Amino acid sequence: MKVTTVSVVLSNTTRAFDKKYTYSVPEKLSEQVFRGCRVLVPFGNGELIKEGFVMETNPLVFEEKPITYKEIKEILEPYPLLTNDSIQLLDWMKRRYICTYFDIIKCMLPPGISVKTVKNIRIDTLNQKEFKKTGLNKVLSILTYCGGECEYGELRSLCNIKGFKAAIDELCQSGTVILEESYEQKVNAKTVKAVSLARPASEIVEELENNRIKRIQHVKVLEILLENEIVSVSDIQRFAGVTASVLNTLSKHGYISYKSLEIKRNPLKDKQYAKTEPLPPTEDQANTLMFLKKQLDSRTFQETLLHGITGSGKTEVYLQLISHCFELGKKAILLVPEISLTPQMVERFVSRFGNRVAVIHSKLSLGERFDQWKLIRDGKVDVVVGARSAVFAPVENLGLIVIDEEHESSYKSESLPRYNAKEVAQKRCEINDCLLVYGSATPSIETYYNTETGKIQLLEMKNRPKTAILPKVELVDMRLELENGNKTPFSSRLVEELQKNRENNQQSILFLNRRGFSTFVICRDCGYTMKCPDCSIALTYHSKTKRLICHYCGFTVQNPSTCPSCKSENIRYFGIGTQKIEEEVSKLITEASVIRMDMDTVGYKNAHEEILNRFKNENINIMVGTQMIAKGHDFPNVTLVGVLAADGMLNTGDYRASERTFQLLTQVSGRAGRGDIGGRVIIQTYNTDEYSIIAACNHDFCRFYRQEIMIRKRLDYPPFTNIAVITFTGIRDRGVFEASKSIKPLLSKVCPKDTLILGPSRSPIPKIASKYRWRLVIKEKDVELLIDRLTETADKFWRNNKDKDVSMSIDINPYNML
DNA sequence: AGCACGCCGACT
DNA sequence: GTCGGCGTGCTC
Repeated sequence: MKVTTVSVVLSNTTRAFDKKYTYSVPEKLSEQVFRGCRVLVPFGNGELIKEGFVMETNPLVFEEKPITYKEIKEILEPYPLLTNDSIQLLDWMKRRYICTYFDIIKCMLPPGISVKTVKNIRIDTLNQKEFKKTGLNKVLSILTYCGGECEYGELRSLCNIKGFKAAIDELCQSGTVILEESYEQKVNAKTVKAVSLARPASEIVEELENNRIKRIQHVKVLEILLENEIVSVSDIQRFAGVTASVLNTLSKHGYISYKSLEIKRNPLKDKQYAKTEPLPPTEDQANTLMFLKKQLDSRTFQETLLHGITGSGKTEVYLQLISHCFELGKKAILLVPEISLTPQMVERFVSRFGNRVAVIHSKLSLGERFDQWKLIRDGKVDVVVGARSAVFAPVENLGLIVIDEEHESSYKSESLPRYNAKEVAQKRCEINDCLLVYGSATPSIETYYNTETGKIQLLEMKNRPKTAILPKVELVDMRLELENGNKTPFSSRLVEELQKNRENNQQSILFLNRRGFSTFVICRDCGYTMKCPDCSIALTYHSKTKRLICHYCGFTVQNPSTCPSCKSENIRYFGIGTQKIEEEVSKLITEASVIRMDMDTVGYKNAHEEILNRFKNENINIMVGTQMIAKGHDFPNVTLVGVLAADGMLNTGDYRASERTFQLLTQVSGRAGRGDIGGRVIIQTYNTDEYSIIAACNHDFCRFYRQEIMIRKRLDYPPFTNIAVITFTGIRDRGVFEASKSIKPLLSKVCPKDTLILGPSRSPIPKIASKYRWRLVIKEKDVELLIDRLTETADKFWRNNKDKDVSMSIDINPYNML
């Protein structure tokens, strides 16, 4: 017997039934079905209609004994949504990130296109019969009561009878009722939900003027709508900094109404950028380019790290390399951290490549995202620029992926699927025989280590253009300041320089790392910080329980009243906020204008840009901020950068703490003296011996790397091992704990003896959104083994877990241990 | 997950 | 006898 079959994976599955299912293709559809097509298929006993994706097509299958498969119902698009290499990535990713096929497919498709299937049962009035069975009559009478038509599941619960399906089948057979199936797509990509004023503008103005509108969110929304007739819901949320519920309230009170808005097709179309030509490369750039072009020409899978100091012109190298890629008839993807997707950056690409570039970023509306996706899918663009998820761009004929600022943590997804875009890019390049280029001024330890093992090629760009000189860095010992009676967070040197800058009308940046929820404990006399005896990691002070806790193994002690090292009573819980700094500094430096940028002041998305622009354009004297000021952005008039507590980050309880400190200090320092005037950097610390701080002062990456890699080796941390975190969450603390405890023996049983399994312990943040969190931390050298054992254990847990309240997630090599 | 089936106790 | 609770197992 001759049948055309396809294997299909389904949407919205759990891991328990996330498999490839075989379906047969009806004759009339056999010409239209391709790998990657989205289809509708019947599934399960209830013949539920589900969305699925074709993984393979087997044009002709001869079966001795014909197995009858169910048939595909419909093919949703005339073209495959998934590309060939996406499909190849799927199997690898499902295994590596222990998730379902659909978790990954969701990343590969534009949002809002999934279909909802509806099954309706309708009485056929022309075909009424009498039935003996009470069940059938009950169904019919209830259906009549419902007006002759009802949704399948709803009718089942209304009837509440045994053998409901059999009854419906029989009624269908006899022609008394008709079963209808319909499918609807949530978003029509061309329109978007929008709001406009529901009352005359004059009335609104009057209400505003008479202070009748009491909430600032409402005022903001109405003011925007007074100036713009109709605004999309996502835009108004962004600009007014409000949530959807504020809009609902306003709509309920009759101020605004919902409409649907036709979206414009190309977000870049309105802007005209002058086309730029490639800049003549410097000698460094030319050498680098020559090497990279040769690699590209070979059309084989290769990885190269471009280690170029800040200002060495990496972006120009990318641009010209991508041009070369076009010449070979291939396409390219450039990944950047979300935060660097600034208008300036986008402009640079658009002005060089015109409409050959597609840009994907978080500010695009649903419709715009769909359009960008479709342009790429249709092969209308040759290069895609975007953040993490752009690694899945449906580019065919790929020749090159560039990952800029490869050390950035934003390449690791912290939500399901917990993928690392660097690993995915690697796999994708391997599949397509592509070149993969990592770029950074401060490479991650793992990547640099791989250049030593020979897995990754190393290219260095050591020279800055003549105009830019490295800033002078000065280290200030805050312990000495304290000895001299200075208890403020500002050293006398810093105050001096701030004052000088104020007088010369030059700008300064103060950087403070106030991370997270807790502070660490430090002895003000000897600089000793409390460490975990098992993990060599700083203990973190938790104010609620007044205890010190290790974020790795859960080790905990009461916080000491004297320093365990020098017995001094002068121990402090370190941690001071940016807000406090802002206040103090405006008192300290008379007549200085101060602006603050941190999580609290960038409430809505554009505020980020706005604060930076204000700082630049209004020539505000001092900007105080957290890490978000460290990234990108040139401020030509900034000549002084002050780092208030360089060791603040060292004590977050993460093995990457030193690495992060080095990267951050290097980046922050880079903010000083980007213009023609030389810059100064003042780094304050309680810990003047810390190698990461010293190396950052000397702009010496290699020295930092040498020391860090030694420590990683000695303490057995990545890249010498792999760390997995299994997190359990749920409303009931006890149940969550029990679940986490129950999995440990399961895991120990299948893991080799030397696999380290720590915990269960409370997560460093023990409760998020009223859900308790417990976790296990696992260290194992062999990743493949680790993946297999974790998968085995996790699937066992997911299959057998009775407590519906508890859920479990796994992250292998997470970026953030918190 | 969603659904149906199957096996038991308690009700007109 | 049968209605309805929940435990079990399957989904191409």
